[in-house]
Amino acid sequence: MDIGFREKSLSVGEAAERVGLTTYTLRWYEQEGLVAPVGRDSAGRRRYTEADVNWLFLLTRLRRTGMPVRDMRRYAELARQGDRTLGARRALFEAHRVRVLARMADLTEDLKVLDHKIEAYRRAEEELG
Amino acid sequence: MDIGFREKSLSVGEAAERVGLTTYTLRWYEQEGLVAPVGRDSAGRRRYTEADVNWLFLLTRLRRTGMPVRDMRRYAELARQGDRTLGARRALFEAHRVRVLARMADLTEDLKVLDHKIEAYRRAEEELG
DNA sequence: GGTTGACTTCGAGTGGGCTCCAACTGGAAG
DNA sequence: CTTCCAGTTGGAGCCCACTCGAAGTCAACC
Repeated sequence: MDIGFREKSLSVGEAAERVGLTTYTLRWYEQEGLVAPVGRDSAGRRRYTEADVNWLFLLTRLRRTGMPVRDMRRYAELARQGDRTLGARRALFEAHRVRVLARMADLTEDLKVLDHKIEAYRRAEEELG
Repeated sequence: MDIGFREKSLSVGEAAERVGLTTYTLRWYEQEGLVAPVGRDSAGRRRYTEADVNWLFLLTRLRRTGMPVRDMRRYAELARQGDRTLGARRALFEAHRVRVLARMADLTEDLKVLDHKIEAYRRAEEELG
């Protein structure tokens, strides 16, 4: 798993910085199977390749859309099984896409409530001088 | 605090049903100060008025937009202090509104990533027969 | 060659938001 | 009158997603 000095790769700290997670979280994600075991240098320190960083980036987007870690793990497991799981992975994303759209619809509705409230407060403030 | 039998009011179970929370959560919200102490009947059981239910409904919208319980409590405290906090409450909502808009923008971006992924999987599946 | 600082592992701790249990009470139906 | 059910309380427990502490290793710099 030693990936050699000529590959341009990042330490855990650099990778964390790059994807906007902490080093704690990066190690935890690996431990939880959200990330395949990362390559190490001769001293046993993690070296993140560009592919690793891209994968992490994708995870942050999934996470931000509210996908539970459990599902991200499932997705990672599928990805590790290669091309034969392409359909399953697409299905997983399509299902998630529907949930994200539903959440956006909810937010749109909730925003209306918020706006009505703000307007009501504005009117009330006006009335009380 | 006994609100009398002629008011049309709901038990904790009915109120929970109505607003889509559990009875546990309703009592917990009250305990946490998200809801002012609810009226009781002669047997000490909570009776939720329409105003209580409306308030709870608003809380569920705030919650669904990701407002932390801490902020909802702050809002509830302001509301209990009457008209002189109207401005503060409006400010709180306006600040929250900005966060909701930001979240929606994030979701829109993340949805693009998701769609690109789905498209990439579709193409890959096609290529592999 | 000593200090610094980023890394390593393992396991424990935290914060948020509920969720549930045990023991009890009181009103209503049969 | 008994059984049932929905309530009551206080406190414990749970799940999630990190977050951190302790103890140790190693490479780089002065």
